[in-house]
Amino acid sequence: MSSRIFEDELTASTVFKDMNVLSPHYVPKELPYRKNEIKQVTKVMSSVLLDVKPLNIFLYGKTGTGKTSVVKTVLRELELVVSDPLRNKSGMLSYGVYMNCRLGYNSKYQILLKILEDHQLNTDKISEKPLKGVRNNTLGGRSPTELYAKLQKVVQANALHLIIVLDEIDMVRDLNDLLYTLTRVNDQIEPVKIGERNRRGSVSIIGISNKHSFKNALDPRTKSTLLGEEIVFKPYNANQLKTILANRVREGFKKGSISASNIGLIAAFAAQTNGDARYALRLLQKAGEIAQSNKRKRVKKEDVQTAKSKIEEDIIHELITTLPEHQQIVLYAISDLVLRGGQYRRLSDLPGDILFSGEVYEGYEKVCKSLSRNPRTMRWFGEYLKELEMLGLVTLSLSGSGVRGTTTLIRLGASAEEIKKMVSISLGLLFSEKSIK
DNA sequence: CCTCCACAGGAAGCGCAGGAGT
DNA sequence: ACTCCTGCGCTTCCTGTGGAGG
Repeated sequence: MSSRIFEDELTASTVFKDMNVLSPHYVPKELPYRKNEIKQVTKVMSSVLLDVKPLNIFLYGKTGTGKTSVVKTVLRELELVVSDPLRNKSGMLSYGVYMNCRLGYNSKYQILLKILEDHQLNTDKISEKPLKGVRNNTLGGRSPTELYAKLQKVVQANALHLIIVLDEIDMVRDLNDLLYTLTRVNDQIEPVKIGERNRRGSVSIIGISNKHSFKNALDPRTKSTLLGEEIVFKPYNANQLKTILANRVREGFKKGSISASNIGLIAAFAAQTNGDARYALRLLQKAGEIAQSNKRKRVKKEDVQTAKSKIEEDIIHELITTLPEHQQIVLYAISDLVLRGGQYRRLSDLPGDILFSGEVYEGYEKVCKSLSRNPRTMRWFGEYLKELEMLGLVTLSLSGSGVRGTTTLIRLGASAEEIKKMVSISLGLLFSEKSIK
């Protein structure tokens, strides 16, 4: 092997120009079809320039509808304005901290720490000096009360307008506590004299969630102190997705490597799955990769189709391997029973792939036994089934007439062979087929 | 019609782990 | 380092539901 493997790799790209553009974290300069949302957020945030605390904002919408990108765009713009002495004549100071609560920032403590640490790294963009009260000592091993006091001090001493973006806010465990704490900072901040004027800092929250229901979990006391703007993001339709994709193709693909009709096909596929732009981009990238691995310069229609099934497989695979063990066992039992057509079919006119919860539970118990695990009770088994349904791995329906009592009928959401194979690998099944009777 | 069956699913409680307060 | 607190995963117990079968 020569030492040119890296060079070879770089020149090997037949379709891509810039892969970064296709990453889900990339925020393009222009966000098509989100002008209104950007405007709404900007309007609220602009009060920073008048030295007034912005209202809290909550953004809802399914995944891949542009919530995070909109917030990042506005914050980026705000930062530009604030750091430019010509546009920010009175020298207001604001700073946005972004964090995704699912990635480790899921408790009050972690979030406070992140806010302060983020700050420590940053300096006052106007005077190029560190912010007051930041660099006194390190933050490790502090109690939450200390962190809180420090946060309050930093915000107050610099008359700072702090904007905290909590993405996937529903993942925070002690959310009530956190929100209460953060909003309370505002009541305790005293004005400070900067220049010839009295100024007062503030803390605002931008919450992002894909569950509209998460608000119900808040206790009414925090809810009332929180009230602010609420913006709902609608899914993109196929046409809008097409434009979004076309923009990315222009930046990320080599010229002429994918046709408009294939972009349209990807958009149509993505529109079927909730209008998720992230999914659309993933499809686009995968289709490009397939074309590239076949050493072709153009993406073909079949590439898009194989990309789609590959991604669906990937999604199911990831879903299954991250499932708790007992849910995997339940899935195994279901797929196994489907393949052998049920244990004791009590109804002849039902399709063979429909199972009763009773027989599945028995199958589940057997698999547990052969894996030497303690089976969960039936009560909990029912909850497992519901979770599997949420993930789209099974579909459930209640039995109607023809069946004794009220039972759940279970059907697999994908091919039984495939699911059984994936679960077996994931569980590391060592027992032989015969050992389960 | 009554009873039994085959479950669903609510309520309460239990043990554990990890985080917070001291 | 220590206890206390809280959330979570789970079990136990129980009531409800609606067709099957005598």
